[in-house]
Amino acid sequence: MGTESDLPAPTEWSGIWEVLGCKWTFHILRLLARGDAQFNQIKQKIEGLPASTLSTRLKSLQEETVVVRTVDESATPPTVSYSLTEKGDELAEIIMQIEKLEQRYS
Amino acid sequence: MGTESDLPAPTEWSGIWEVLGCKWTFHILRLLARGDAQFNQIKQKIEGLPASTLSTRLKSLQEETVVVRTVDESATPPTVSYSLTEKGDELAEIIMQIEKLEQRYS
DNA sequence: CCGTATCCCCTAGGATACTG
DNA sequence: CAGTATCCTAGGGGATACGG
Repeated sequence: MGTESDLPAPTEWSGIWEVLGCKWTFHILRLLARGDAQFNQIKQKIEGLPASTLSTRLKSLQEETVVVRTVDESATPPTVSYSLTEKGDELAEIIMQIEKLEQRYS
Repeated sequence: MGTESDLPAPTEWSGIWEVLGCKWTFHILRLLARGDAQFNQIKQKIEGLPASTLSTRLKSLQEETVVVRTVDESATPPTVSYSLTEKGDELAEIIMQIEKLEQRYS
């Protein structure tokens, strides 16, 4: 059928998917999509999410440039907050589509 | 900010995400999006994918009504093939958006 | 308050072998 | 061809404790 050979290099099990597949990522992204938040804010709002997991997840998301960590030095004490990048915003919107898809078919 | 309380019931770590997060799911969906395929077709086209994994993955995808298994009895011998449902089609398209997103930002 | 280090367990999934 | 059964191990992630 001619379409056989051009399966375009499967993007591997690429970075973003690796994180997306992890537990809690989805929830974290949903939360951040509603505005920036601090570490413990996130932790408290997502029941069952251990700090250690949040920590590693946030790190992965930063590596994928989906999330940025911002320190506000002007505050006393300085505050740390996390928010979505532009890429992260777009990703969150796509993810919401999947959620809606599920609802539509349930 | 008033938006705090209405985080709409996180959809749990819901079914479709559980499968999407699994290794190989993404590749399988991509492949099926190009038309239906038989078990060994899929297996052969996706390098490294073990039959056992494909088996379980296909089962999960059917449970999520993303994939249908069809037996063509009229053929000799009867052939089995897998294809995307309508829901599966839509899902595949959403997934492609993520792929494009990555490419755009890489 | 904002995290990281550590330990330990459990399961996803790879290899292999086998059946209808 | 179309799968399933079994076994094994690597690592994800939960609990807990600790550091800046």
